[in-house]
Amino acid sequence: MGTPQNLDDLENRAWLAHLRFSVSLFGQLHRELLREAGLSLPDYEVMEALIAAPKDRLRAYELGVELGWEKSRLSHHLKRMETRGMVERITCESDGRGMWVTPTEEGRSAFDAARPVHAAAVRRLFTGSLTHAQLEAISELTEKVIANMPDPSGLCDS
Amino acid sequence: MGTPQNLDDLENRAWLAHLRFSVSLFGQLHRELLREAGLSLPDYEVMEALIAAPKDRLRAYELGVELGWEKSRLSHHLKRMETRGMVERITCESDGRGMWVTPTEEGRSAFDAARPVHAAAVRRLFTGSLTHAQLEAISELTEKVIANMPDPSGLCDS
DNA sequence: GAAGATTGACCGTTCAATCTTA
DNA sequence: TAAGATTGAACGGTCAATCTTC
Repeated sequence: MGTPQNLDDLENRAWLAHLRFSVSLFGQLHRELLREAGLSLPDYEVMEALIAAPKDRLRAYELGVELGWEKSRLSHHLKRMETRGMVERITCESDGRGMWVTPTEEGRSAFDAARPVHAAAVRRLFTGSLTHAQLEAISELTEKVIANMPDPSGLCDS
Repeated sequence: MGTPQNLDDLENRAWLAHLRFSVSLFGQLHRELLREAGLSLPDYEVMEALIAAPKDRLRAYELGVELGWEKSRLSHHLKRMETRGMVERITCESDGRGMWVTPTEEGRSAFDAARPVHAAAVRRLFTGSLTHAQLEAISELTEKVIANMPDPSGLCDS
């Protein structure tokens, strides 16, 4: 496993592959979504979480936990999305501190347009290159790594 | 492989695992490097490429190709790093348009401090969770995906 | 015209401080 | 005091336009 100071060749190979892959994947996906549907990648993640929720709405802090985002990041982002007419923030009656977040009709339309673009891009840039068995293998390994990560600090669920 | 419109469960699982993993990994690594050595993750990548180069220097466009960065991103970042005394930009004699980039003594010290932090974090957050065989497997699969990616546009090598 | 590089405007993200309500 | 959320400053990154030199 190399010295404490340096990664060995195999560790470095895995790290570099992950780095290069992620930069390309997220970058291209972001650009395509923006060009084809007017949603950025962060916008898409927000809309996806909202649409998947029981009544198409979530408390802001629930959304933060769901996405693994910091409070301030979420707040800034929701403000921008509200300005662009993609989501609404509604004061919560049962908890005076809270906010409900829900998509507008315009936001829903943008998400409907973005969904096939997203699926096609993920498939073209990632999953389409691997067989069923290989997809299962890479999912298992990645999930194993995630399970061993220490809990991050500074996030909504900490 | 699901419909053209939607990712199937297995594709979605692989995509989500990659997304969650990357966000955690890059986020934590960035914070640790900054806290322990005063270098951001992008700073670290720049220094690593420079130190690995023949005479500890690269032409700006070579650095861009190496990192897969856009020209403007590179230019902005080098300006910030120069302001903080981490690198120097030196006019190129043989090509009046060109710039050499090289680390300062202070930059080299910061990188020396950052290197063990980087190695420890990558190992703790990623490679340390996998066996030798698993690391090889995930590297191979990731490299396969990268090889199948269409060439990105807007980068330094395009 | 193309290559190497820079700039300014704008969006995205983090950090620390703050505000309000529970 | 803690939880939910917001704010402003500063840094990071993208896009389109620009400038100089080849």
